[in-house]
Amino acid sequence: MIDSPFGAVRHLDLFARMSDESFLRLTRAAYLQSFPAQLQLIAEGDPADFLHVLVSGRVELFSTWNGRETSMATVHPVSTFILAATVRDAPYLMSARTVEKSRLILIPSQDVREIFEQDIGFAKAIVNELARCYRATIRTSKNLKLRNSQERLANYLLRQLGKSGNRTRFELLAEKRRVASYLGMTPENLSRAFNALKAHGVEVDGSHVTIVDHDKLVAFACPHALLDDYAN
Amino acid sequence: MIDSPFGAVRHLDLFARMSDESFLRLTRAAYLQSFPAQLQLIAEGDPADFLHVLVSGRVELFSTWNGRETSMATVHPVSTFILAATVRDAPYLMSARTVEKSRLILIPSQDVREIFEQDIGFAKAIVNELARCYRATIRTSKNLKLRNSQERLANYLLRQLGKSGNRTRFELLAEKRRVASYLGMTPENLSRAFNALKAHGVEVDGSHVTIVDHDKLVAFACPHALLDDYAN
DNA sequence: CGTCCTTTTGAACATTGTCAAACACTGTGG
DNA sequence: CCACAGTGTTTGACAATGTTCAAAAGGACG
Repeated sequence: MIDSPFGAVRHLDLFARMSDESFLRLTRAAYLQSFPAQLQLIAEGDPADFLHVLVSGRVELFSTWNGRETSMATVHPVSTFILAATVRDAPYLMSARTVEKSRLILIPSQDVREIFEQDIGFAKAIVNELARCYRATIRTSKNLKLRNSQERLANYLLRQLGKSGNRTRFELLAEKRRVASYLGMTPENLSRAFNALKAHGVEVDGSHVTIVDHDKLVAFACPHALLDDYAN
Repeated sequence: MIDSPFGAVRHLDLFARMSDESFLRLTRAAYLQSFPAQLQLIAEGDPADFLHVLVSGRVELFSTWNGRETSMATVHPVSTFILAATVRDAPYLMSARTVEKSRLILIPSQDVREIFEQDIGFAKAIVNELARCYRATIRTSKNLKLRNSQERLANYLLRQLGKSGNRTRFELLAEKRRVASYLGMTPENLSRAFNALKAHGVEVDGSHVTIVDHDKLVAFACPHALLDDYAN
C-alpha cells in the first residue's frame, strides 16, 4: 500500500476510515495522471465519470454562461473535487482546468458509488465532505449577497492572511484577474478596491500584500465566523 | 406507524429507505410542534440541536451580517432543512423563520448522527440529500455571479412558471420584497426589473404574473440546465 | 375610516462595469 | 544584450447597473 501511487490519498479524510479492502477495490481501476498547466480537465455538463483527486499542482473550478465566465474555487492538494456530481451520477455543474502542472488520480464514479453503498466508513466520510462543501458554498453565497466588493476583498485578504500563518506580509496565490473573478468583480474593479483599502491598512506591490494596520483592516472588514471560517 | 404523527415524514426521500427500527428510534425523542407565522425558529450561530422537518406551512431561511439581511431560500413541505449543520455537529449558517403558521417535527441531532452511523439506507439518503442541496447552492452562486438582476428575475419567473405546471399565468409565492432579497436586489430594483421585463413578454399585476410571450422571455433569459434545473 | 405595511415612482447618488490607453512584466528571437 | 510581442495590470473617462431616500399610491385589516 505504501509504495502504491495512491499512498498520499489514503490519508485523506475521505479515504482514511474506509477498510483496506474497499480502498483496494476503489483504486484498482483508478489511475494517476499528469497534466500540463492550463489544461481543461472537465467541462460543465459532462457526465461525472470520474471522481478527481488532486495530488499536486493546482486546479481552478469555473463556470460559464452566455459567453461570461466566473471563477468558483481553487482546489489545492491533496483533495477531491466535484464529489457531489459523482455520488448523484449527475452532470458536472462546474468546469475544471489546471492552473499549473498537476497530477491527479481519477477514480471511476461507478466504483465510488458501489463502495459507498457497502463501506459505512466511506459513507460517513462522504457525508462529512459533502456537508463541508455545502457549508462552504453557503458562505460564498452569503458573502456575495451581504457584502460589496471592497468588503469581500478585505475579508478575503484577512482569510489569506490566516492561511499564511498570520505573517503581516504574504503573496496572492493566484493572478489578480482570477482573484477578481473569484470575488465576483472585474480586474479593474479589484485594482480600485485595492487602492481603496490603502486607507484601511493594506499595501500592495504586485502579488505581495502587506497588512500594515491589522486592527484597522479588521474594523473595516468586520470578519465573521459564519461567513469567513471555512474550516467547519 | 400509519397513525403516528410522523407518517407523512416516513415517505420523505430522507427516511423512506431506512429500516422501521431505525425510524422508530429516530422519532422516539422527536416531537411535532406548531408555530405561528413570523416566528424565528433558528438563529444562525446556534448549535444544531435539532434536525427540522417542515410538515406544513412555509419557512424562510435567511442570513444577516452587519445589520444587513438576505433571504437565502424558502422551504416548502414536506422537507428537512439545515441537515448539514446537524451531521457536522456545527453551528447553523442560516437563520429560519416561519412565513405562515407551520408545523414542524424536531429530531434531536444526536439521534440523527447515531442512526446515520448504523443504518446504511439512511446514510445513503443523507448523502443524496446533501449532494442535492450542495448542487442547488452552486447554482445559486453561479446565478448571482453570471447574471445581472433582470436576467435573474427573468429566469426566476421561468422557473416558477415550470413549477406551476406551465400555465401562462401564475402567482408569486412570496412577497415581492422577499423575492427581491432572494434574488439579491432591493425591492425598488425588483420593481424596475419587472417594468423592464414588460418589453420581454412579462405582465405583472400585484402578485399575478402573466407570461404573454414565452418565446420572447426565453430569448431574453437564456435559461440553462446547469443554472436553472434545480431538480438534479 | 384610519392605520400599517408593501409597492411603486422619481431623483440623486454610489457602485460596478466597459472601453481605451498606458504601463509593467515575461519570455522569445535576433 | 536588446527589441519585440504577448499578457496582465493599472488608470481615466464614461456608461450601465444598482442603491438610497423621499414621497405617493395601493392593499389589508381592524
